[in-house]
Amino acid sequence: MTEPAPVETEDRILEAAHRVFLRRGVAAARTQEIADEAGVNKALLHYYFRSEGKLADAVFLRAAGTLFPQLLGALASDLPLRDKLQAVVDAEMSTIEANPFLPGYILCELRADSGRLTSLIEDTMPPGEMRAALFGSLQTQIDLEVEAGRMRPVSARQVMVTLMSLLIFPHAASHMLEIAAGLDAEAQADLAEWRRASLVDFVLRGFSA
Amino acid sequence: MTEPAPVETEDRILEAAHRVFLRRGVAAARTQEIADEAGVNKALLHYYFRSEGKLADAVFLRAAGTLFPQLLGALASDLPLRDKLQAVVDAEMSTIEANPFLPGYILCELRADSGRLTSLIEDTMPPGEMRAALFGSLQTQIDLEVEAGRMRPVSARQVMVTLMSLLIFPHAASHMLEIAAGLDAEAQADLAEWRRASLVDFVLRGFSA
DNA sequence: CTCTGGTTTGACTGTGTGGTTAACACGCCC
DNA sequence: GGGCGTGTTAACCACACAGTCAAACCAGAG
Repeated sequence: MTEPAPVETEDRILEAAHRVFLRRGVAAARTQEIADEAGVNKALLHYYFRSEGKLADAVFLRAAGTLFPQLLGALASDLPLRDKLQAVVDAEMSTIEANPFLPGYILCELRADSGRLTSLIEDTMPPGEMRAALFGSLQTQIDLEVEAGRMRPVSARQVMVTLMSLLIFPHAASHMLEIAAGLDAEAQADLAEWRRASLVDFVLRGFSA
Repeated sequence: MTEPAPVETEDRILEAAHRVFLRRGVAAARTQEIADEAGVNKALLHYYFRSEGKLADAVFLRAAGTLFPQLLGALASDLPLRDKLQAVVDAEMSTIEANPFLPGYILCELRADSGRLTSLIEDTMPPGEMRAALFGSLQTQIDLEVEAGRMRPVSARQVMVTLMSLLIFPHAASHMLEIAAGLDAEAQADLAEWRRASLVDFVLRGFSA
């Protein structure tokens, strides 16, 4: 009835799995590598999590559970339009900074998925109605700007997709951009800094009337 | 010394592999599935391509070989700034339309890659100097606008990254967007249409002085 | 000191899968 | 018709890998 390091061990495995899955992708990850990275025997993975799949699910949930809620939280804040969008940018960028591989991981896992992860993720997210309400409130703010003649008519979803594209893609595709556009790490950091400071302005200007 | 259907078969395999790799990802693809999809025996894959890895390389090269050159071609066109960017948009969108999975595939494969694909891709691309020249010429055009007070100072790379983000991400992350923002296929098609018609304007407005 | 129950491990197993091989099919040329 | 080279196949092999199991470990309780 002792617990020398049970929770600790479980967490070590989770974090090791997190790192391995994020850098290799689930399909290419090997349980042995995860065990090595956690400094434990391979059998322990099955002791704590029943199978590799369940472990992958746990990791994915933990990852998605930090990404989406933070984003929706920013969206739920009771702020004027510009500040709200800036909150979204800040939330996303701090998440990325803490976990650079995460967006690319979620993107890639979700890409080839055929519904399994989809239902998983639904559980950790606020219900659909709430998400709809968030978009609705954003839409109201936008519509006010439109009526005031400061913005052209545009859907809240489009604004969010635009924002997400510009926030996530440059990270997820950093390797690709390095090849195609010759962007080295320094140049990418510069762009990231620009995004933090000026992205909201850029987008609002783009949608301005 | 006969060739009943040699080239034809090789192409069938390539195309089958293309489809399977694109929808599953290389790591999760099984040779048997490729063989089935091509309607041939599994051993034939090894007859025409030495190994699964080589086959994956061939597929990747074919895929990347249609994506990047078309893009750089548009960039190389001798057009005024706005039209050149529109040419980039058109090139990218027609590629995507013909092969919706392609950007996501390249993105995800390149993400976990540790240099192997990088060197592969270098071979099918115009040499670095030429790419630099393309960006240089774009930069010149931008600088002219800046001097004329119509644009704020911005690097050609940043403009291209912005454009690529908004072109590729919504497709690559379509599944994710469907979950997070409730974007169904129709809404995504609407956004795609908007991109074709208005993306260049949007970006130029965003970077306007 | 021993019993007990959760924890950890080395050694094992079954199987899915990439790759090989030996035989076969078939057209072509002498 | 009989070699001959290319294309194609079924059967097979080796192995990497997820998953299992019984034994060992270790701490606290009695």
